Amino acid sequence: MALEHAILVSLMERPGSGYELARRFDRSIGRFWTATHQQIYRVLRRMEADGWIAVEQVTQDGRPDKKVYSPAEPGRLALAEWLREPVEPETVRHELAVKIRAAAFSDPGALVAEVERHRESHAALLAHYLAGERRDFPDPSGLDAQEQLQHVVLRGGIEYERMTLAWLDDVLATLHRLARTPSTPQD
Amino acid sequence: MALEHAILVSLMERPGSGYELARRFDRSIGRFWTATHQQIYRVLRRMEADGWIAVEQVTQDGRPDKKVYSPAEPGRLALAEWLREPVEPETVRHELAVKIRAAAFSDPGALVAEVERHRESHAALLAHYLAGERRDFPDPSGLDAQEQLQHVVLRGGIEYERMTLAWLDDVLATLHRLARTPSTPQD
DNA sequence: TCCTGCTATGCAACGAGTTGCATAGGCAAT
DNA sequence: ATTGCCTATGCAACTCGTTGCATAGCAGGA
Repeated sequence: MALEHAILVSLMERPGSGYELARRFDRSIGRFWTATHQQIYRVLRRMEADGWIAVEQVTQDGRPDKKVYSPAEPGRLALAEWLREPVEPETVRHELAVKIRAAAFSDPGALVAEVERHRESHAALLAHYLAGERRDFPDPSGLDAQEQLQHVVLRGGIEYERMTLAWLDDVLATLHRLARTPSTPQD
Repeated sequence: MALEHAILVSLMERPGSGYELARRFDRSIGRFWTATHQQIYRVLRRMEADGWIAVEQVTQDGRPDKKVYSPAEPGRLALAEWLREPVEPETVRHELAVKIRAAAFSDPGALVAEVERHRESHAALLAHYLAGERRDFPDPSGLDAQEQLQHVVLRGGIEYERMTLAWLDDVLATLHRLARTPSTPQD
């Protein structure tokens, strides 16, 4: 399990409340680690009970009070220790790939619209990443360690989206080819 | 949930037992949809209860008997219906990316060995994919619909591994750069 | 001979993750 | 005035997924 660690990293980058963490997980971090607010609140309570993080009740006016969490020493140690452990194998769940293989037993043309929708959202995400890169890393020299590491993760996201776009074009070409020559209609 | 559907696709491509499915999920299908034998057995029982698949008890000698499952008509219908539904957003869990950002708060050099290990396993997987492509799709013309779709999914895997390898090299270069100039030691 | 490993299926318990709902004040628009 | 959205936290119930263990016959090697 590594949701604890993902939360810790986020809190190391900047302390925040459960609600704020949930929004971060919807945005930047959520691109490579998803979590709902329910999970986050539950794990925060456990982490606090374990002494990994410290809470500060912050009263606000005009909006509900919040609990701002920040990493405590045991949490930093746990993070450093986790870093030294081997990365667990990724559990991949690529639904679109399953559907593409499934299309062989149905109408391949029925997938075209879905793949195009997918393509658009990946194109939008790529544009979002590139805008973020221009905004946050305009000058790649003169970055500190934290920024350089954030940048290399962002570059991974960018390359992933580029590769995915090219592949989705390949998928669309294949589907169109099959739609033109419906060689083996279903029994 | 789509494990049912992933299993259905696999059974459409070829009927098989729970054990055989588990091995397929460890190999080809498991590259984009993981599942343990426990999950598979449980889901198979549910699918049979729902009438999606049919069972045939096969007695063997020299080895335990097995139950061979094959798709039934309601299963085919469910698959066709599922194909028409929009793909759910992927839940990404990219532990290595979290660790790379975490390295900012510890020793970036400690990650080098881990990233190299990762790199090797991706290189091995790429080689495996390429060998599979040469073996199964030596002549890309003259493939039927099912083979063309399997091929385009395989090409996706190949491109993913190539992109990942290039990115991991980028990560390694970044880590080495940081190790040479440990600019901001931790407070 | 014993130990390991493969085929084949399954139970039980646990932990992770999702979904629906509840509360509650403030703000903006209709 | 009411409706709906945002901030902020949380409970309860459920499903999904993992881990450890059990059974049981056969094959192969130390």
